[in-house]
Amino acid sequence: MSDLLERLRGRGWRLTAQRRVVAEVLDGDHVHLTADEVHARAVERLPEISRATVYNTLGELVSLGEVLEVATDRRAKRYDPNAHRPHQHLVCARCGAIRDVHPSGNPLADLPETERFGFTVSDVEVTYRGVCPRCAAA
Amino acid sequence: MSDLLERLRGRGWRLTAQRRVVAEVLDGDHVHLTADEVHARAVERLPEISRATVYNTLGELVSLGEVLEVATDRRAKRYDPNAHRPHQHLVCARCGAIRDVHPSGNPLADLPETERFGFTVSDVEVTYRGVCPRCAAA
DNA sequence: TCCTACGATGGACTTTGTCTAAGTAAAGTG
DNA sequence: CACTTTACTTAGACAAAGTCCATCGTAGGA
Repeated sequence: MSDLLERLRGRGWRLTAQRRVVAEVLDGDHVHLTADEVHARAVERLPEISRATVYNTLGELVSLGEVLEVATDRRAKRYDPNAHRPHQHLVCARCGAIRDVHPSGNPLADLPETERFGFTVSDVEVTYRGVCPRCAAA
Repeated sequence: MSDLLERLRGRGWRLTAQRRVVAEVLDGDHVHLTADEVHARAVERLPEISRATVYNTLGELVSLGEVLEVATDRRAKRYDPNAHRPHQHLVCARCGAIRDVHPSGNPLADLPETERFGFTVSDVEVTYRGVCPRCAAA
Protein backbone atom coordinates (compact mmCIF):
# COMPACT_ATOMS: atom_id res chain seq x y z
CA MET A 1 0.00 0.00 0.00
CA SER A 2 2.54 2.55 1.11
CA ASP A 3 4.60 1.33 -1.83
CA LEU A 4 1.71 2.42 -4.02
CA LEU A 5 1.94 5.89 -2.52
CA GLU A 6 5.70 5.78 -3.07
CA ARG A 7 5.26 4.81 -6.71
CA LEU A 8 2.79 7.61 -7.22
CA ARG A 9 5.09 10.11 -5.61
CA GLY A 10 7.85 8.90 -7.89
CA ARG A 11 5.59 9.66 -10.83
CA GLY A 12 5.32 13.27 -9.78
CA TRP A 13 2.01 12.96 -8.01
CA ARG A 14 1.21 15.69 -5.58
CA LEU A 15 0.27 13.74 -2.50
CA THR A 16 -2.94 15.21 -1.17
CA ALA A 17 -5.10 13.98 1.67
CA GLN A 18 -7.82 13.12 -0.83
CA ARG A 19 -5.61 10.99 -3.02
CA ARG A 20 -4.18 9.23 -0.02
CA VAL A 21 -7.66 8.36 1.22
CA VAL A 22 -8.77 7.01 -2.15
CA ALA A 23 -5.66 4.86 -2.36
CA GLU A 24 -6.24 3.55 1.16
CA VAL A 25 -9.86 2.68 0.47
CA LEU A 26 -8.78 0.63 -2.54
CA ASP A 27 -6.31 -1.43 -0.59
CA GLY A 28 -6.82 -5.18 -0.25
CA ASP A 29 -7.68 -8.36 -2.09
CA HIS A 30 -10.98 -9.04 -3.80
CA VAL A 31 -11.79 -5.35 -3.65
CA HIS A 32 -14.11 -4.35 -6.48
CA LEU A 33 -15.78 -1.14 -5.49
CA THR A 34 -17.81 1.20 -7.65
CA ALA A 35 -16.85 4.85 -7.74
CA ASP A 36 -19.74 5.68 -5.45
CA GLU A 37 -18.72 3.04 -2.96
CA VAL A 38 -15.19 4.41 -2.98
CA HIS A 39 -16.63 7.83 -2.37
CA ALA A 40 -18.81 6.63 0.49
CA ARG A 41 -15.84 5.02 2.24
CA ALA A 42 -13.58 7.95 1.56
CA VAL A 43 -16.12 10.30 3.12
CA GLU A 44 -15.91 8.34 6.37
CA ARG A 45 -12.29 9.33 6.66
CA LEU A 46 -12.37 12.72 5.00
CA PRO A 47 -15.91 14.10 5.12
CA GLU A 48 -15.43 16.93 2.67
CA ILE A 49 -14.04 14.90 -0.22
CA SER A 50 -16.06 15.43 -3.37
CA ARG A 51 -17.39 12.98 -5.90
CA ALA A 52 -15.50 14.73 -8.67
CA THR A 53 -12.20 14.18 -6.89
CA VAL A 54 -12.91 10.52 -6.41
CA TYR A 55 -13.69 10.16 -10.11
CA ASN A 56 -10.57 12.11 -11.06
CA THR A 57 -8.32 10.11 -8.78
CA LEU A 58 -9.73 6.79 -9.91
CA GLY A 59 -9.24 7.84 -13.52
CA GLU A 60 -5.65 8.78 -12.83
CA LEU A 61 -4.93 5.52 -11.03
CA VAL A 62 -6.36 3.65 -13.99
CA SER A 63 -4.30 5.48 -16.55
CA LEU A 64 -1.18 4.95 -14.47
CA GLY A 65 -1.96 1.23 -14.54
CA GLU A 66 -2.24 0.98 -10.77
CA VAL A 67 -5.90 0.09 -10.77
CA LEU A 68 -8.05 -1.77 -13.28
CA GLU A 69 -11.50 -0.83 -14.40
CA VAL A 70 -13.73 -3.85 -14.64
CA ALA A 71 -17.16 -4.03 -16.18
CA THR A 72 -18.52 -7.16 -14.52
CA ASP A 73 -21.63 -5.37 -13.61
CA ARG A 74 -23.78 -3.86 -16.34
CA ARG A 75 -24.23 -0.75 -14.26
CA ALA A 76 -21.36 1.06 -12.60
CA LYS A 77 -17.70 0.46 -13.39
CA ARG A 78 -15.76 -1.25 -10.64
CA TYR A 79 -12.19 -0.54 -9.65
CA ASP A 80 -9.78 -3.36 -8.93
CA PRO A 81 -6.51 -2.50 -7.19
CA ASN A 82 -5.07 -5.93 -7.94
CA ALA A 83 -3.61 -4.65 -11.20
CA HIS A 84 -0.19 -6.22 -10.98
CA ARG A 85 -1.27 -9.86 -10.87
CA PRO A 86 -3.18 -10.91 -13.99
CA HIS A 87 -6.51 -12.44 -13.12
CA GLN A 88 -10.08 -12.71 -14.29
CA HIS A 89 -13.43 -12.42 -12.55
CA LEU A 90 -16.14 -14.78 -11.47
CA VAL A 91 -19.46 -13.07 -10.85
CA CYS A 92 -22.63 -14.31 -9.19
CA ALA A 93 -25.55 -13.60 -11.49
CA ARG A 94 -27.91 -13.26 -8.52
CA CYS A 95 -26.14 -11.30 -5.80
CA GLY A 96 -23.33 -9.75 -7.83
CA ALA A 97 -20.53 -11.12 -5.64
CA ILE A 98 -17.17 -10.99 -7.39
CA ARG A 99 -14.13 -13.24 -6.92
CA ASP A 100 -10.76 -12.98 -8.55
CA VAL A 101 -9.90 -16.21 -10.37
CA HIS A 102 -6.88 -17.50 -12.23
CA PRO A 103 -7.73 -19.61 -15.27
CA SER A 104 -5.18 -22.07 -16.53
CA GLY A 105 -3.35 -20.92 -19.63
CA ASN A 106 -3.28 -17.53 -21.22
CA PRO A 107 -6.62 -16.61 -22.76
CA LEU A 108 -4.85 -14.36 -25.25
CA ALA A 109 -3.22 -17.43 -26.77
CA ASP A 110 -6.65 -18.86 -27.56
CA LEU A 111 -7.23 -16.33 -30.30
CA PRO A 112 -5.62 -17.69 -33.46
CA GLU A 113 -3.92 -15.38 -35.90
CA THR A 114 -6.66 -16.02 -38.45
CA GLU A 115 -9.21 -14.64 -36.02
CA ARG A 116 -7.37 -11.41 -35.36
CA PHE A 117 -8.28 -9.57 -38.56
CA GLY A 118 -5.14 -7.47 -38.51
CA PHE A 119 -5.78 -6.18 -34.99
CA THR A 120 -2.84 -5.81 -32.63
CA VAL A 121 -4.41 -7.60 -29.71
CA SER A 122 -2.96 -6.53 -26.38
CA ASP A 123 -5.43 -7.44 -23.73
CA VAL A 124 -8.28 -9.74 -22.86
CA GLU A 125 -10.96 -9.43 -20.25
CA VAL A 126 -12.76 -12.58 -19.16
CA THR A 127 -15.84 -12.66 -16.98
CA TYR A 128 -17.24 -15.96 -15.81
CA ARG A 129 -20.86 -15.91 -14.66
CA GLY A 130 -22.68 -18.32 -12.48
CA VAL A 131 -24.42 -18.73 -9.16
CA CYS A 132 -22.48 -18.59 -5.92
CA PRO A 133 -22.93 -21.24 -3.22
CA ARG A 134 -24.90 -18.96 -0.95
CA CYS A 135 -27.41 -17.97 -3.64
CA ALA A 136 -27.68 -21.59 -4.78
CA ALA A 137 -28.59 -22.65 -1.23
CA ALA A 138 -31.19 -19.92 -0.75
CA MET B 1 -34.90 -13.05 -39.93
CA SER B 2 -38.48 -13.93 -40.77
CA ASP B 3 -37.81 -17.14 -38.87
CA LEU B 4 -37.09 -14.95 -35.87
CA LEU B 5 -40.49 -13.35 -36.23
CA GLU B 6 -41.97 -16.82 -36.56
CA ARG B 7 -40.25 -17.99 -33.41
CA LEU B 8 -41.48 -14.97 -31.54
CA ARG B 9 -45.01 -15.51 -32.77
CA GLY B 10 -44.74 -19.09 -31.60
CA ARG B 11 -43.87 -17.81 -28.15
CA GLY B 12 -47.09 -15.86 -27.97
CA TRP B 13 -45.69 -12.53 -29.02
CA ARG B 14 -48.16 -10.03 -30.26
CA LEU B 15 -46.61 -8.97 -33.53
CA THR B 16 -46.67 -5.19 -33.67
CA ALA B 17 -45.12 -2.85 -36.21
CA GLN B 18 -42.71 -1.61 -33.54
CA ARG B 19 -41.41 -5.04 -32.65
CA ARG B 20 -41.06 -5.95 -36.27
CA VAL B 21 -38.97 -2.86 -36.93
CA VAL B 22 -36.68 -3.49 -33.96
CA ALA B 23 -36.14 -7.06 -35.10
CA GLU B 24 -35.38 -5.88 -38.63
CA VAL B 25 -32.87 -3.30 -37.45
CA LEU B 26 -31.02 -5.98 -35.53
CA ASP B 27 -30.68 -8.27 -38.50
CA GLY B 28 -27.25 -9.12 -39.87
CA ASP B 29 -23.72 -10.13 -38.93
CA HIS B 30 -21.34 -8.07 -36.85
CA VAL B 31 -24.22 -5.96 -35.65
CA HIS B 32 -23.56 -4.51 -32.21
CA LEU B 33 -25.81 -1.53 -31.78
CA THR B 34 -26.56 0.39 -28.63
CA ALA B 35 -30.19 0.89 -27.65
CA ASP B 36 -30.06 4.47 -28.88
CA GLU B 37 -28.63 3.41 -32.22
CA VAL B 38 -31.40 0.86 -32.58
CA HIS B 39 -33.88 3.58 -31.77
CA ALA B 40 -32.36 5.96 -34.32
CA ARG B 41 -32.57 3.36 -37.07
CA ALA B 42 -36.04 2.27 -36.05
CA VAL B 43 -37.26 5.85 -36.23
CA GLU B 44 -36.22 6.01 -39.88
CA ARG B 45 -38.75 3.33 -40.65
CA LEU B 46 -41.40 4.10 -38.08
CA PRO B 47 -41.07 7.72 -36.99
CA GLU B 48 -43.33 7.55 -33.98
CA ILE B 49 -41.63 4.64 -32.23
CA SER B 50 -40.63 5.57 -28.69
CA ARG B 51 -37.44 4.98 -26.79
CA ALA B 52 -39.31 3.07 -24.12
CA THR B 53 -40.61 0.58 -26.66
CA VAL B 54 -37.15 0.00 -28.05
CA TYR B 55 -35.82 -0.65 -24.56
CA ASN B 56 -38.74 -2.94 -23.78
CA THR B 57 -38.39 -4.90 -26.98
CA LEU B 58 -34.65 -5.29 -26.63
CA GLY B 59 -35.13 -6.51 -23.07
CA GLU B 60 -37.67 -9.06 -24.22
CA LEU B 61 -35.46 -10.29 -27.03
CA VAL B 62 -32.64 -10.71 -24.52
CA SER B 63 -34.71 -12.66 -22.05
CA LEU B 64 -35.99 -14.88 -24.82
CA GLY B 65 -32.38 -15.60 -25.71
CA GLU B 66 -32.72 -14.24 -29.23
CA VAL B 67 -30.30 -11.38 -28.70
CA LEU B 68 -27.25 -11.02 -26.46
CA GLU B 69 -26.34 -8.05 -24.37
CA VAL B 70 -22.65 -7.31 -24.60
CA ALA B 71 -20.63 -4.93 -22.46
CA THR B 72 -17.64 -4.37 -24.71
CA ASP B 73 -18.05 -0.69 -24.36
CA ARG B 74 -17.83 0.87 -20.94
CA ARG B 75 -20.74 3.09 -21.77
CA ALA B 76 -23.95 1.80 -23.31
CA LYS B 77 -24.92 -1.86 -23.56
CA ARG B 78 -24.78 -3.27 -27.05
CA TYR B 79 -27.17 -5.77 -28.55
CA ASP B 80 -25.90 -8.68 -30.60
CA PRO B 81 -28.42 -10.64 -32.66
CA ASN B 82 -25.92 -13.42 -33.32
CA ALA B 83 -27.08 -15.28 -30.22
CA HIS B 84 -27.26 -18.76 -31.67
CA ARG B 85 -23.61 -19.14 -32.61
CA PRO B 86 -21.25 -18.88 -29.63
CA HIS B 87 -18.59 -16.26 -30.18
CA GLN B 88 -16.54 -13.62 -28.44
CA HIS B 89 -15.66 -10.04 -29.27
CA LEU B 90 -12.60 -8.19 -30.44
CA VAL B 91 -12.75 -4.47 -29.81
CA CYS B 92 -10.60 -1.64 -31.09
CA ALA B 93 -9.49 0.45 -28.13
CA ARG B 94 -9.33 3.58 -30.28
CA CYS B 95 -12.36 3.63 -32.55
CA GLY B 96 -14.55 1.09 -30.77
CA ALA B 97 -15.03 -1.15 -33.80
CA ILE B 98 -16.25 -4.60 -32.83
CA ARG B 99 -15.72 -7.94 -34.60
CA ASP B 100 -17.12 -11.30 -33.71
CA VAL B 101 -14.33 -13.82 -33.21
CA HIS B 102 -14.17 -17.54 -32.51
CA PRO B 103 -11.34 -18.52 -30.16
CA SER B 104 -10.08 -22.06 -30.26
CA GLY B 105 -11.26 -24.18 -27.37
CA ASN B 106 -13.95 -23.52 -24.87
CA PRO B 107 -13.02 -20.70 -22.48
CA LEU B 108 -15.26 -22.22 -19.82
CA ALA B 109 -12.99 -25.26 -19.69
CA ASP B 110 -10.05 -23.02 -18.73
CA LEU B 111 -11.44 -22.45 -15.28
CA PRO B 112 -10.32 -25.34 -13.09
CA GLU B 113 -12.60 -26.73 -10.43
CA THR B 114 -10.31 -25.36 -7.73
CA GLU B 115 -10.87 -21.87 -9.05
CA ARG B 116 -14.65 -22.07 -8.99
CA PHE B 117 -15.18 -21.62 -5.25
CA GLY B 118 -18.42 -23.56 -5.26
CA PHE B 119 -19.99 -21.43 -7.97
CA THR B 120 -22.09 -23.12 -10.63
CA VAL B 121 -20.44 -21.49 -13.61
CA SER B 122 -22.69 -21.33 -16.63
CA ASP B 123 -21.36 -18.67 -18.89
CA VAL B 124 -18.27 -16.76 -19.89
CA GLU B 125 -17.85 -13.50 -21.70
CA VAL B 126 -14.51 -12.76 -23.34
CA THR B 127 -13.51 -9.41 -24.76
CA TYR B 128 -10.24 -9.04 -26.59
CA ARG B 129 -8.91 -5.52 -26.88
CA GLY B 130 -6.41 -4.11 -29.28
CA VAL B 131 -5.96 -1.70 -32.13
CA CYS B 132 -7.59 -2.29 -35.49
CA PRO B 133 -5.60 -2.02 -38.74
CA ARG B 134 -7.19 1.28 -39.71
CA CYS B 135 -6.40 2.97 -36.41
CA ALA B 136 -2.88 1.50 -36.42
CA ALA B 137 -2.27 3.03 -39.86
CA ALA B 138 -3.58 6.45 -38.88
C1' DT C 1 7.65 32.10 4.23
C1' DC C 2 5.80 32.93 -0.16
C1' DC C 3 4.27 31.59 -4.87
C1' DT C 4 2.32 29.18 -8.23
C1' DA C 5 0.72 25.53 -10.69
C1' DC C 6 -1.67 21.51 -9.72
C1' DG C 7 -5.49 19.65 -7.47
C1' DA C 8 -10.19 19.95 -5.06
C1' DT C 9 -14.81 21.57 -4.92
C1' DG C 10 -19.81 21.68 -5.88
C1' DG C 11 -23.10 22.20 -8.96
C1' DA C 12 -24.79 22.10 -13.58
C1' DC C 13 -25.08 19.10 -17.26
C1' DT C 14 -25.12 14.72 -20.16
C1' DT C 15 -25.92 9.99 -21.09
C1' DT C 16 -28.12 5.79 -20.36
C1' DG C 17 -31.79 3.54 -18.69
C1' DT C 18 -36.36 2.76 -15.90
C1' DC C 19 -41.07 3.65 -14.58
C1' DT C 20 -45.88 5.08 -14.90
C1' DA C 21 -50.48 6.48 -16.28
C1' DA C 22 -53.17 6.83 -20.07
C1' DG C 23 -54.15 5.80 -24.76
C1' DT C 24 -54.06 2.26 -28.80
C1' DA C 25 -54.47 -1.76 -31.39
C1' DA C 26 -53.66 -7.18 -32.14
C1' DA C 27 -56.00 -11.09 -32.28
C1' DG C 28 -59.53 -14.08 -30.53
C1' DT C 29 -64.79 -14.50 -30.19
C1' DG C 30 -69.35 -14.47 -31.70
C1' DC D 1 -67.34 -7.82 -39.52
C1' DA D 2 -67.89 -5.57 -35.01
C1' DC D 3 -66.72 -6.23 -30.24
C1' DT D 4 -63.87 -7.01 -26.39
C1' DT D 5 -59.94 -7.93 -23.89
C1' DT D 6 -55.67 -7.00 -22.56
C1' DA D 7 -51.05 -6.77 -24.14
C1' DC D 8 -48.50 -3.17 -26.06
C1' DT D 9 -47.06 1.74 -26.92
C1' DT D 10 -46.37 6.40 -25.74
C1' DA D 11 -44.45 10.72 -23.66
C1' DG D 12 -42.45 12.44 -20.20
C1' DA D 13 -40.85 12.33 -15.47
C1' DC D 14 -37.38 10.26 -12.91
C1' DA D 15 -32.94 7.99 -11.54
C1' DA D 16 -28.16 6.52 -11.70
C1' DA D 17 -23.55 7.10 -13.30
C1' DG D 18 -20.38 10.02 -14.93
C1' DT D 19 -18.30 14.50 -16.99
C1' DC D 20 -17.24 19.35 -17.14
C1' DC D 21 -16.23 23.89 -15.57
C1' DA D 22 -15.22 28.10 -12.96
C1' DT D 23 -13.42 29.02 -8.76
C1' DC D 24 -10.94 28.27 -4.65
C1' DG D 25 -7.24 25.99 -1.88
C1' DT D 26 -2.85 23.96 -0.92
C1' DA D 27 1.52 20.92 -1.69
C1' DG D 28 5.87 21.47 -2.29
C1' DG D 29 9.69 23.95 -4.40
C1' DA D 30 12.45 28.53 -4.29
